[in-house]
Amino acid sequence: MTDQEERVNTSERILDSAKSVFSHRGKHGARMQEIADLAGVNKALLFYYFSSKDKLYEEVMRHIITHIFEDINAVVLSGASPGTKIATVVDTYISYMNDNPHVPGIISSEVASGAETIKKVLSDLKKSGDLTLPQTMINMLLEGKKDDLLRDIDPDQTILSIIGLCIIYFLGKPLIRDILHIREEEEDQFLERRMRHIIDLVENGILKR
Amino acid sequence: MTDQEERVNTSERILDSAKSVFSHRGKHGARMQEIADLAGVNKALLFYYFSSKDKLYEEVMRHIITHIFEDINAVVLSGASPGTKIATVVDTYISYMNDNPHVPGIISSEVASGAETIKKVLSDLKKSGDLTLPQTMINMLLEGKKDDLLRDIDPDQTILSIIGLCIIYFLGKPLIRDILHIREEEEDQFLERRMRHIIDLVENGILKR
DNA sequence: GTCTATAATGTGATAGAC
DNA sequence: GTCTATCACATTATAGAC
Repeated sequence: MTDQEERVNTSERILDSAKSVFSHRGKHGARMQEIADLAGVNKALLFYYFSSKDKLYEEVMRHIITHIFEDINAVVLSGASPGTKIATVVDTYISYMNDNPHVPGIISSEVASGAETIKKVLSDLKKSGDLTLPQTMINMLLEGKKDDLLRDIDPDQTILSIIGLCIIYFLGKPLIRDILHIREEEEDQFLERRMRHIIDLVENGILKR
Repeated sequence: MTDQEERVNTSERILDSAKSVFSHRGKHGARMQEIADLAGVNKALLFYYFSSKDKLYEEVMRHIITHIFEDINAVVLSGASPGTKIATVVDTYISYMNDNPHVPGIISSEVASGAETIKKVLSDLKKSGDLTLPQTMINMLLEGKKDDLLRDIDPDQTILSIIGLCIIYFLGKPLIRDILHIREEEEDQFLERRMRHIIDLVENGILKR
């Protein structure tokens, strides 16, 4: 109870638990009781800190998006070449998803049901002035084209493709494991192959040779 | 009430409505009342025909999967060349999703939450002997490699890539429209561009030149 | 800040008339 | 087969003690 190392911020423990539960059960399937249990606190505390289930969900979303944007933007705004940047974006994106296994699920179930919360979060971020990831990525790709390093492809399509190629593995993970008979211990190896394949595909399809 | 053209099979009307509601709200967010309203029938009838919400959901899943498998398998098992087949698979897949806008949502929210129902449906299909889409696709790609028409790429990766490249548009539709400012009337045009981009990417990254 | 107890509501499911 | 009425329960949310 008094041990600061264990106790940390109660609201943060709740937030972490919420990420996990929302991702496994979806927004509607998630139960406040389960989140409370996982955080080791009383259910009433969730309402004390976050007012409502909707607000808690929104806060979880805000955390996730802000974090991803920061990670990817650091790469996009670096001084590397377009080819290197693209490969590093793929690597960063996949590593992030792998380290935060709850993220793909929560994002996709959110997006599948209209993405209203994400839209709200994005609009809030825009108002606050930071972090316009889509635009920085588009700019990067446009510059690469101008410098004749990339094939003449619509940046929008390239971004969509990179996200699609990366996210499908995490999205489909349970099914993929089932269908392709991937064992627990082979998973890292499969992911490594997936990453190389994506980079290869992008280099053959997007970059000039 | 007696008009056969309007009335059709009640259970089918329920199933159609269920597809739509499950896709918009997810399995847990969906309400039996909303499904009944959309189908224009009394809520109790859903239980009369389908016993429970879980069973109804499973039946919806079974319909969707069987349908997709049939469509894609027809292409894969045709006599065309691997290159043509791949392009046609992309075309078929995208057209199907476009004609059945509820499908991407329901599939992805299902998969995001563990895909248990899909696994069950697949296992049932397997038992009944038909339709093993993943295997027929893998076979097609292995043959293409043997005949030296495709680059030396793991078929599993190719399949994942095709699905990822196609599904990301539908999955992210609400967000994409928002971020890229695509108007209602420009949507078909954007989808057309998306399809050409995917086929181009696949031809440059998978086929031998 | 954290807890117990309980209110308020929504929702899956069933019984039974027609 | 289809409807009305209702049960039984789960769940979000709040009141109030400590």
